[in-house]
Amino acid sequence: MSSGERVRAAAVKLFAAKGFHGTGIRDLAQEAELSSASLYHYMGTKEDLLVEIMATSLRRLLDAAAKATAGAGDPVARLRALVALHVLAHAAQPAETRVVDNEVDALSDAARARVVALRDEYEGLWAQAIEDGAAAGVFHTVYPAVTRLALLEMCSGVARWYSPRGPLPLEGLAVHYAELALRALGHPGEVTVTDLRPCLEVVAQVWDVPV
Amino acid sequence: MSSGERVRAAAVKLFAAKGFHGTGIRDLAQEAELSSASLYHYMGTKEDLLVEIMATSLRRLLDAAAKATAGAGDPVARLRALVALHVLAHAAQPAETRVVDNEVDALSDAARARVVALRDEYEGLWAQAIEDGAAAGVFHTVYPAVTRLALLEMCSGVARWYSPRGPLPLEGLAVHYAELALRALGHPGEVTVTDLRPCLEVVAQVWDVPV
DNA sequence: CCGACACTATCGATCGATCGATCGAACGTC
DNA sequence: GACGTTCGATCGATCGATCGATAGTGTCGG
Repeated sequence: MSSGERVRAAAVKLFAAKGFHGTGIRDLAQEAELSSASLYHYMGTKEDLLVEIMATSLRRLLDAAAKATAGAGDPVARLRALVALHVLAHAAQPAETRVVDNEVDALSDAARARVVALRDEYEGLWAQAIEDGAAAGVFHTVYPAVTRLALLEMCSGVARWYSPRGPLPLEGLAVHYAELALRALGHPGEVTVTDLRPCLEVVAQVWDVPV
Repeated sequence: MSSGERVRAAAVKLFAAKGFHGTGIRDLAQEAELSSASLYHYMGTKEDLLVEIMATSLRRLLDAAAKATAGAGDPVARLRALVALHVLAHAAQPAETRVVDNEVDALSDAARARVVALRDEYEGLWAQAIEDGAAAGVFHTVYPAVTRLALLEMCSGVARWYSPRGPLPLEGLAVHYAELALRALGHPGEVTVTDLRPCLEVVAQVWDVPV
């Protein structure tokens, strides 16, 4: 791993564990095995480093979501894929996703606008799937926007508690959350047999992790 | 409002908005309209102030939950009350609940142990209701513990987005979330007519807010 | 093949600013 | 004059960031 990669990895780890403001330049330097001065050969300001982490992470999630739902016209299959992908990403990369989800307030106005725009674009995929499902009569929810936010928070929460050392493997987690989401959306089908393997492959490829 | 109350209110507001580490003693002093020296007549260290906020907030939620579920043997009614109470507390007191939910990492080991113990006691109420419902055959979930965490995260997320200026009033929000939760738990009843008004009253009384 | 120069990577030392916290003094009220 | 409040001044520590210096690495003209 190059020094530049070590700096990024150190930032993801420490920002997730102690927060942006709780992490000092010297903490970063120690974790990356560099002097605090050398850090600045691989980053701009500390905030630039945070923005880079958030933006690339969100961009990656967005691309993965587009890939996982490509060619799926069925809103149910699309939402299942979105839920599975979101949950897998948060369970497999908890540090990175926690930084993205928790440190938005630490950004300056300009940087926050960039990051929020990416997040809104991503949430738009969820909104479209829910809207299409409601129009097709496969979802039944009085407040689709509220339900979308509720489901997103539910899925993001995975990063706060999931441990790969627990009894539930990643695939079981994704299947369970997909079922929770479809139930909450009032989807009548008792068991949906849509294969989530394409989703797992996208995760394995995009995040370079075994699933 | 006394100076002591102003200090606490300032801390809740700023800790929620900028995080514990992102809030300086001088920020606190300015918000509370005191000098930074005077602050220390009403608090111990900055961390003591955070611990006091978290512990009393959790204690209040715990007491309210006990009161709202008192005398309800039916697990469905109990879970509905727990969901409604949790959502209402997070929607009505977003700053305080955000501090409780997001700043646990900022605590020292000893203080964190105290806070986590309170949180575990509270989550135990949820676990018991879900377990009882599963045993009674009114809930159907393969992984009750995972479902419990998913629902808790879903409900806590309300503090991150709900605005009282939106179209959805507090009561509608609580009813909607209760339905989402019961659906996710595989509760067969289409419409549950349990009255949530006792819950609203507990919220109004415990947090001294109109609902 | 060599010396000169450019470029990248790294560091110790240190900058001014801000951090959390404390001091002694002054204030008002009873 | 005792007590509860408040404050300006200031403490040592740490903050994010920069400086000039020092190696190492490659490139190119002769």
